[in-house]
Amino acid sequence: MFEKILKEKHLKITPQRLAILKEIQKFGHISIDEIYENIKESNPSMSLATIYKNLSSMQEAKIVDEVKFPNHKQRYELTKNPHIHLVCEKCGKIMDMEIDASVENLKAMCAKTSSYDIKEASIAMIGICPQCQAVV
Amino acid sequence: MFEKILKEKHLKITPQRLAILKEIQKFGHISIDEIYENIKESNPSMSLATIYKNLSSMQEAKIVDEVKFPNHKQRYELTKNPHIHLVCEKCGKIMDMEIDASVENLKAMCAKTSSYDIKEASIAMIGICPQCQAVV
DNA sequence: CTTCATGCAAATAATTTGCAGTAAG
DNA sequence: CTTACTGCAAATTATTTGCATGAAG
Repeated sequence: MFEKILKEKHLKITPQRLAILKEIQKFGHISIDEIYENIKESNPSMSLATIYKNLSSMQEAKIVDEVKFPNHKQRYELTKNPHIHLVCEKCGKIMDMEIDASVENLKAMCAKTSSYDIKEASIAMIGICPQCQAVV
Repeated sequence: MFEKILKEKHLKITPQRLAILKEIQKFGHISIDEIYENIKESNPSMSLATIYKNLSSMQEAKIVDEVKFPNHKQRYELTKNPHIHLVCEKCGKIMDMEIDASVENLKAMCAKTSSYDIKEASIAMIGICPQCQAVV
């Protein structure tokens, strides 16, 4: 329920925000221009500036997150529990994968070796998805 | 020896390329405008367009790599063996850390669970470096 | 010599800002 | 009512391109 989330963060509930969040949810990982193009159909007056402003305020409020890694354009996703991104080099698809103990081990190992106080891990695995492997 | 690397990749050895590579090496992880600003001092005629063009050709040739993760602007580094980035949220410093078996385990686990054919892992640990922890 | 790289200016794309009008609480 | 949000246009910043000249192999 996006209304509830926005209210908790003291952001006003506007049709624009709801539309943006719905779009992000629908695609999982989506770029700014995809949001814009998709929303324009149902909501032709929606302005790009509004999308930019809302993405930054909602990012600040930890409702949405940036997704970026080498060689890919920036996308957005709804904030969720920490997870790994699986990225297909062929079709560009991005999947989420739940984190298990091996990530905690890795964080602990890094913290120990480096003396960094590690808050979070940003992990992407880049490869070929099962569907694209099938296509020869 | 950057000359050797460029030659291997059939890229001409120019003072501009050498300057860019030297700058990246010096800083480890550096943004485009930092490269530009730093080089301008010794080489005032160096143009931004040249930096852009060279970064893409050298990225294509796998001499340099993009470094990006959430909430940080894009940087470049020299291509090296796979490694983890340790990022300090306070001072912005980025350190490299060698990869050990736990990363291989993680990759194997992800591959198995997802059926992706995983080629590489992009991993960043975000936290506070020892120096910034010391500052209260 | 031949090919590729440079630097400049112009073109394009991406993001941010200011502000008047409007909608949400 | 008050505050925050929207949409527009303009401003700023980032990136790309075309082309004439110059340097590298």
